[in-house]
Amino acid sequence: MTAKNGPNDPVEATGKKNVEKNSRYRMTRQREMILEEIRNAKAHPSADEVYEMVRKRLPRISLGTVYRNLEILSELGEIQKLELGGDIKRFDWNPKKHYHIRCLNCGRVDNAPVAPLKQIEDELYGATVYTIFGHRLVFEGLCPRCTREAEASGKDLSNPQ
Amino acid sequence: MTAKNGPNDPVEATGKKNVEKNSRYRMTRQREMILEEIRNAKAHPSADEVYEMVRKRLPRISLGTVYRNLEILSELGEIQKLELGGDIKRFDWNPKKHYHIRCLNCGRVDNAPVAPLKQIEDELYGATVYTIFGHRLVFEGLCPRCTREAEASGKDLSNPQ
DNA sequence: GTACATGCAAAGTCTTTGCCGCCGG
DNA sequence: CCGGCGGCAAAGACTTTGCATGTAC
Repeated sequence: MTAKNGPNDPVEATGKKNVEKNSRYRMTRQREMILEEIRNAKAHPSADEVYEMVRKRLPRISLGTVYRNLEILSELGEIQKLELGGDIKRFDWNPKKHYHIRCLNCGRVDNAPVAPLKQIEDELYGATVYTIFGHRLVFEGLCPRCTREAEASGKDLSNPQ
Repeated sequence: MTAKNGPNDPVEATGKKNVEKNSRYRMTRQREMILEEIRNAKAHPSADEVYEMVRKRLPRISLGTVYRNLEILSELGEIQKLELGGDIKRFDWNPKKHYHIRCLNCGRVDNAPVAPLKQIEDELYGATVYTIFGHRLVFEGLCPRCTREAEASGKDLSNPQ
């Protein structure tokens, strides 16, 4: 067992629709449905949630196909793969960089309406030996539902320090 | 399969050594060695890396014990559990909040010498339905070693968009 | 002495992959 | 036509857990 962490997929965000036109990829029914369902989703679904959504329209689709297509669609820049901590990856119909907020209790993810930190990476110039590509800002807290539950149960899930 | 994301452990950073004194936990030899190895580590080791380090001194320790103790030690506020994306958790001898930088190629993690964003969470007041506990800022790039390799191989791992 | 802890192995969760027949362009 | 695709199931990577025994206090 060695530390393993494949590179995140460098995403080429062309902004164009139908990137597939210029690629070696085909637009299959499965791929199309997956993309459609993600774009219709209000939330940031996990692979399994996408699977469940698409399954209602294509009952015979397999989870493997969903994973493969989510990977491909994020390579194509049609969607964005999110690795925000927690155990699962989530997917965002919006391939543009933006910040997120994650519920520490249920894992729900929403967008964080915070302006991009444009200068923040400058602070690292000369202060790090890394080549910087970007940054990710994730807020952590409780979603409204879990906030209500926490209040009801009297449990304190707050995070001192 | 349901979206599952246990809460991050609210870390009580007392700064005191020997928090164990006041807790129900015992200081076993395994626990002690694990803590010691993490504190001596220059990097931010994964559970498996901690296992390998400790194994040199306690050859019969099991990986399960390492996982259990890393969990407990971070509950105690002696160390910090990091979930920075990628597939694995890493551990930081420093339980205080600070920012990190992660190599997209090999998964290595180092501290990011960037001043804490004190006001950033204020931007979310009234703009989100979440109860905010904190935030995490992770820079992404290539560590020096992987930078060198990328340059040597001519591969472009940069991240457009 | 009594909980809590360990070692070991099995199980769990999420994700990836090999194989082979199928189908989009 | 043919090379990418999908379905299926098995394998993989990382982490957690059940159980019987051991040990810190």
